[in-house]
Amino acid sequence: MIDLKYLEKNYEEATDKLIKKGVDREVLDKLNSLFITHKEALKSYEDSKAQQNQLSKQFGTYKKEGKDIAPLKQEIDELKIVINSKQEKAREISQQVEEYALNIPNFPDDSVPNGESEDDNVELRKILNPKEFSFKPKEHWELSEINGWIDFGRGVKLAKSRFSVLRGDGARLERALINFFLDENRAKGFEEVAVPFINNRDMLQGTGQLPKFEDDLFKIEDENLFLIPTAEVPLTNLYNDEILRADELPKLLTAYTPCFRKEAGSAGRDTRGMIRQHQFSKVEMVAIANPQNSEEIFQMMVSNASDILSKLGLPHRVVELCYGDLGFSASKTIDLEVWLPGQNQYREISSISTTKEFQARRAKIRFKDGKKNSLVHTLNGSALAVGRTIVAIMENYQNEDGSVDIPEALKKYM
RNA sequence: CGGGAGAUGUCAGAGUGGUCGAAUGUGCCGGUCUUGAAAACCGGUGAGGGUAAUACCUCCGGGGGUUCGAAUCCCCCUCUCCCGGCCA
Repeated sequence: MIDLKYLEKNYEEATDKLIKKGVDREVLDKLNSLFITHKEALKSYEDSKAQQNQLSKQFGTYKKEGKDIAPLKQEIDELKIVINSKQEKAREISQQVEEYALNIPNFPDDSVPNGESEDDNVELRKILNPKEFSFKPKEHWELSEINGWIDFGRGVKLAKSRFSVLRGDGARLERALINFFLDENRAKGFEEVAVPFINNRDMLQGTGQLPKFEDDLFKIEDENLFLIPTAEVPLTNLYNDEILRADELPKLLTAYTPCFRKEAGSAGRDTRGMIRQHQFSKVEMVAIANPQNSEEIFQMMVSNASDILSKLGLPHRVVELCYGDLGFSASKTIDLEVWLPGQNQYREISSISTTKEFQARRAKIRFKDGKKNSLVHTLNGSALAVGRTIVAIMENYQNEDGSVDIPEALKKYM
């Protein structure tokens, strides 16, 4: 959630940023005026309430002293009518404030480049050169028809479209990658965590998937539970509503989980192959950080993911997202895009974001900052998306006969 | 899923209608003492809002109710523990 006091005090600056991120000015006007109205309504309610508390105390004293309490009671009774209506009004406005506020995206960082879409993202650097093939490289789904690693048809039979089955060396490769990624992350200081793949509504709200993106989530019927769309949710919310000591920061966490996404709105995109599935494996990094050094940690997370790709010998590029392409919770995001020779293009394989205080405010994650309690910064990033890494390995390590070599770094894992 | 008990500050644990945001112990921070440490003693120490700082408001699992007044009484929900059933 954005800081509403900041919005109020720096209204022009704040709205400029959010409008560039696609928020309507009217919505912000409305939110800001609701916020101010709420403060006034609350103050008015609290003043009356203070008066009532005072009179109630008197009531006790009067009774003890045997004085006549009838007039006092009448006074309180009348006051209570006023209080009740004031309270209801304040509560009503407060709910509206919340409703609006929870649907406002994060402020982009000042360093984020301008631009409206994916096309305006800025390439920072390329790492490793794409290999020259002496034949026309195939796409991964063509290769899987030859080597049998991915069974798309039976995935659809078991569940529905956008589900698939890994078999034989394909399944072993997935397992090897998960272990490789977790080991790499652990070597960088991340604690390995195994988490529930189902989280409740409060947690999804804490990281920003709810209330706005409920349509993108698989919900458990008759329960207040959802399949997680990313391990960012359980890992970040591990510290939901907690106050950490400054000396335990940063918390560096990593977990393997399957991720479940409805992919509502992406009909027709990447329908063929394993690029966009309802269920996919991912190893995630999360950092709960002191704002003082969260930028450093952000860069560390980017290099970690990039290093892993390099160790696998996968050519990739580092791209900074522009205003328009930033996700809801992100203040700044860097994507890693891996080269897919079959598709002849770079495709996203990792996305590293800092949300600054945005998630911390929603999830109430604080730390003892000297005398006072301050919000932490939360960061998350994939290291890496497993399904897409399998695709990348298949396409980059393919031979003319459709067989696929295993990268050197993975040999000890399979 | 059935039967019973419970949910209070870091933790443990008092508090059953009024001055209780809450005894006591413990933990933590600071001080005295000490060459240093321990022990002992003294002081401080929950969260959110509000304010220049105070006042002030809210919070004793969550929601609603009774009452002038609720941690305390009533209702609903959630969760935890014990017993039984089912089960990896």
